[in-house]
Amino acid sequence: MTTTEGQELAAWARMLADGTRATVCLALLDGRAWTATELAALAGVSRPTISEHLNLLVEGGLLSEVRQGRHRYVELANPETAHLLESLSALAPRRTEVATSLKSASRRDAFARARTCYDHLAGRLGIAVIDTMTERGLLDWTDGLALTPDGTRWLEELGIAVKTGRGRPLVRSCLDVTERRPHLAGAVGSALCTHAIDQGWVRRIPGGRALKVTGSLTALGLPVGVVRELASRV
Amino acid sequence: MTTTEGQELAAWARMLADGTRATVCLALLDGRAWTATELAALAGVSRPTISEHLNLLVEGGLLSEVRQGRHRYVELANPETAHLLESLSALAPRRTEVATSLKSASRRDAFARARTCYDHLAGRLGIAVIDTMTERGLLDWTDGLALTPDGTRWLEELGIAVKTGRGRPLVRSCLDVTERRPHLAGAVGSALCTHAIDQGWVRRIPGGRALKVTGSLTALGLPVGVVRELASRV
DNA sequence: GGGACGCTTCGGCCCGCGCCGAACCGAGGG
DNA sequence: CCCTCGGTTCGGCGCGGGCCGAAGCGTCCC
Repeated sequence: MTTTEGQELAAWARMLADGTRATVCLALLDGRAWTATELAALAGVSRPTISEHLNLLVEGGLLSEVRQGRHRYVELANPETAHLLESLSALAPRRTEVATSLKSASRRDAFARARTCYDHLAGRLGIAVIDTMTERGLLDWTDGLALTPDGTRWLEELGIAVKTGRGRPLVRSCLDVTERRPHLAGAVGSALCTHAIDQGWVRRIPGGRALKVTGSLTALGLPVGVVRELASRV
Repeated sequence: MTTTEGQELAAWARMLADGTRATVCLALLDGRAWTATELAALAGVSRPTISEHLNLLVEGGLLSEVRQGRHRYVELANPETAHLLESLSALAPRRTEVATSLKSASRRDAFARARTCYDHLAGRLGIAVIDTMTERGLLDWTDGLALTPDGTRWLEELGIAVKTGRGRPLVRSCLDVTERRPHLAGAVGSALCTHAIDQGWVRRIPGGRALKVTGSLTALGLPVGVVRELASRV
């Protein structure tokens, strides 16, 4: 019966069908774990309310949680979910943004320039990374996306340890929402992003997923001109 | 403000957050246009009810409609929506199907064997098509998926006219839900499917998206053994 | 023109659920 | 041990929305 399948899909969609829960999920797209109170403040609801929403999302398998002392940390359950959310937020009717303030314009600019997409790099920065790696023969597109032996060596030289999870692909292409071109995801994409943040090559801009690019990002081997453009002030 | 973005996502999800509407959308994944009354019967609700649901879905941009005389035909608005729905239905919590009847088991088998995915071929049949075309040099994966000159010639020889729409890619890979591997979508995938049905190489099995494969499918150039397996009775 | 038919509009019912404040619980910290 | 603080449970409120039957409207066909 096709109707039960419909009920399942509806049950899943219902998790996102509330403004508060959708806001929470989008915030979690930054790939970090948030506490309940942080999310309550972000979404503008009381703590009891957010608590029940989180129960629902965890129960439904969208989020996973870690309890530490008196804190409850939640994050997206898995990369597949993150990927789907990213696609959804791209397709959801992006109303024509008129009457935009200067502040929101510069925020959007920073977002398009460099940001995280769940746990990897995106925006023009993400595109620059995947293009440079392809040109240098570190990635191979012949039969789907693959990391070449040169690519493995390159990661070792940079001292980047790649955590390969159960069944997670080493490299994966992920459609960039602003660039409409694929950027690098998967275990390598995640490791690169973590490394870049740890080394201070990029810094998170508080309040969103946007990143600030610093000049030392050239350590990744990106063309100097590109890094300069990405790091320039608005 | 990230909250408005959340509201938009929620508004979108709300369209699918009802069992009746979700059932309708999944039925429409067969790529055909349905009338309001057909959908009312399928979903098990009254005609007034389905009418309002369709208004909502059309208004929301998920469905498009064509009025013909006293009939109202609706179909999925575009291939992107179909693709997203396919991904969603794959990720939505597929409860472990225990205690399954013989009838539902054979239905699932037919579904996995050969079916439509929106407007193209899927299941083991879809995989056989994309594999065969790749082996014969009709498709090229070097830089994303592309149709080779040989591929164009092959389509002409078969007498298959490909309708290239505004901005629709000629070929596109689409992840197969049962096979977990990409099959062929895009304008060519659509044309192939239409042609195969028109020629009677495959037939729709009423009540779902599953297809019945006939021996004459060898006209597509698939290995005889594969066609025999796909066409064999259960 | 008249009847059949596909669809829509209207009114009304009722359930689900998102929200909050108040109270409660348990982990830390001095 | 008591206070603070993050989180949860409970009771209750109000609204949104999914459903139907009855009635209405336009199209098609005889």
